[in-house]
Amino acid sequence: MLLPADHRRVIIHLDADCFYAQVEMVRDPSLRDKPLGVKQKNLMVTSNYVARSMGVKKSMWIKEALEALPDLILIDGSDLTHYRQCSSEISAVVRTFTVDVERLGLDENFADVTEILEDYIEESDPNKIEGRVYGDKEPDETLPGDPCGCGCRERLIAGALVAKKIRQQIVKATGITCCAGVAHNKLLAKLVSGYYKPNQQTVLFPWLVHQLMNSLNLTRSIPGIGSTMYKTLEELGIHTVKDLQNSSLALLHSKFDDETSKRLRDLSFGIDDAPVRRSGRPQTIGLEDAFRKVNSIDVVQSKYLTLLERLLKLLKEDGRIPSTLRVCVRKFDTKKKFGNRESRQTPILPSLFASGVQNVGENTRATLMNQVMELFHKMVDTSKEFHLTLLSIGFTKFIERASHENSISRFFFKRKRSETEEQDINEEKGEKSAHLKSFSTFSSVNNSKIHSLELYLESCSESDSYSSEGGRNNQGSMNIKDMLSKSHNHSIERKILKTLKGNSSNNMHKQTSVTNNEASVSNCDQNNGDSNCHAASSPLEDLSSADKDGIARVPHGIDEEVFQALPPEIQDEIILDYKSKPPDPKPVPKSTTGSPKIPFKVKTTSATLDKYFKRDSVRGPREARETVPKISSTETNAESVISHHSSNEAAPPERKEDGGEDKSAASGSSSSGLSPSTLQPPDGVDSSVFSALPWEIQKEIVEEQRRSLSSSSASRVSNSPSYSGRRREASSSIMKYIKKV
DNA sequence: CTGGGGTCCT
DNA sequence: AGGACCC
Repeated sequence: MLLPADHRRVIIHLDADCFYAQVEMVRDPSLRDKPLGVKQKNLMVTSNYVARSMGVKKSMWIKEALEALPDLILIDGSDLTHYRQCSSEISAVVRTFTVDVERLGLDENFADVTEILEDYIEESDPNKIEGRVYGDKEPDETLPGDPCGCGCRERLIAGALVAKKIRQQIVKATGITCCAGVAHNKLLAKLVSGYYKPNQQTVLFPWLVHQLMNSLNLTRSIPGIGSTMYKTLEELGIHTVKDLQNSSLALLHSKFDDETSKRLRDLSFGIDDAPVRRSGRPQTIGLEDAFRKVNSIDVVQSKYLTLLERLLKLLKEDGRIPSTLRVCVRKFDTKKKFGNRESRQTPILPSLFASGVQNVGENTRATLMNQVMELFHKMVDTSKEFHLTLLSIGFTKFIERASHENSISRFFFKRKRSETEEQDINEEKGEKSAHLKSFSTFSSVNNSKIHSLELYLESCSESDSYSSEGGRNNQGSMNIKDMLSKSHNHSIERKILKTLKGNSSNNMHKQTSVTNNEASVSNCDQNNGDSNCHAASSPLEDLSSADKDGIARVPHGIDEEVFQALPPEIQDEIILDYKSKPPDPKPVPKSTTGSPKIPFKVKTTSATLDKYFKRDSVRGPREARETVPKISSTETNAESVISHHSSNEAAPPERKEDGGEDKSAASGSSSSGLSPSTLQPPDGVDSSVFSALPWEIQKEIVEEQRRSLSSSSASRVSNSPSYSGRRREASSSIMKYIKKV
């Protein structure tokens, strides 16, 4: 009773090769031919292929890795900033072909290219195929006819061509090589994408699905079957994929609900009608820090403060306003491998971000810190001993339409790094927001106007740093703030610290009394060229905008910061305008019909299977979209498609190493002229806590202390109004979190 | 010797 | 709030 199989779609799964390591190699090309590992704490999360060939696989302990290969170069990958940014660029390139792109982690993308296939079918040779074919022993075996007869053969051949072009564009734009799998559903595309490993692609024809699935062995190797479900299956005596295929639904029913059982069974046969779900902007933005042991409240505060500061930067790049703050801890628990995380969340008063997310004042930060600590105390009784191994904080539940001012302002001020991706791609046609309309105008404007926009932006940001090309640690020139803090003598006033010793309960009163200052503080920051307005250039940026060999993704003469801030469609239009032979950026219209389903009663449920392999569901936060096109060949496509007749020359997989690319190595977070070592913790501040703080925070603490000193003793009047005055009322905000007990 | 993130569902 | 899954 086999129903006719459904091969209507063509799905491409793209998977960047050893992603973190590749990003580091792009950032520093001299690493390319050396064994390289990227680590997070004690774990090596990935290694490049040089290292792998010398026995250093991923997921090794640093210790083991160094034993196996003492010359291994290790880079710390705990800060995901660069990976996140590169990942966004990759997704943006894929979105250039179709908007139906689903991200999975930072290094994977699914693309449903079914609807753009027509253009490539003409272009492709029915007897040749790009890349490898699953099951073939050699690269260019002759293709069989069409055993299926539904047309999937030529569709997949065209899909392989699309995959090739996507991969070429990704290399051109980012320098990152990817593997790709091409198949008629997500499960198969993903399973097959890694079959030939670095920088290759594999297409799976439906008549070999059984061979692929049977080669899988353990059920665990099916994406969507995680450790928990795998164990449950083991208990049922189901070990291999073949076991799963042969198991009765009744048996599965003893442990899983109806839908999960059927899904498991389908998966084991390679059947999967889950749609590619367009990834929107992130639902949560969070940061974690893991460690062996934290048992002091001061270190907890310090770590949360550090996390919060970093998180606010991410929030600023995102531009949306969150309505919920979540705080999470992991308590040491001898043997429980996982799951011992606890979290608490609290609504964020809308007034907190009333002046937007671009310039968050110290009062807002202090309030957030108070809330963080309050939530923390709900989970950890600090009057007793405690042992924590992880802290994290995050913002969730973003307000859908950011305020007008906020939406628009984020496009008009230079920012550090912008998440280019996904913004507004879910925009309803009928209600385009004002800022998008205004940028639609930009998109039709020529490049010189874009360039003048860049100049305009340049003029409103005070450039404060240019590193010499020599050392990564060179800091740029300093701004006035830095000079002030440097020229001051760093003596201490204990009185301040005593004052700050108060607890958090009276915070709200203090808060409301100074809230009005935040706007003026923000303005002041802007006028003075605060680092908020400064964009540090990054190596990645250099790469994509200064690629001398290929066509840069960001057209020459356009500020990449500005470019990245634009909605993807607009980016695409600019590119399209710039190049004469662009890929097709046409959004594919979708019907919004979802098929109603009868709810099931639940025995054991699997949220994950639902998520990764769900059919169109009745409800859901995202709009249900019909991803399966009509199979009738005469698709009436109203919009004409610009064929992508780009030159087919293969993009060079290796970039030229002309040695001059790494000149902007300044880490985005430290743009001051002072070295951290020049700062001493004030009296009463635990020096170990102090030194654990980020440099900016240390600086602020010292500044606060200095301001307090000058206002209470000697020169009350002599303070420059524009600087010393601007934050006077905010003192006492941050200090209380770092005082010594 | 446990990364630093994300998704969605109940 | 937690739990499953993904990378």
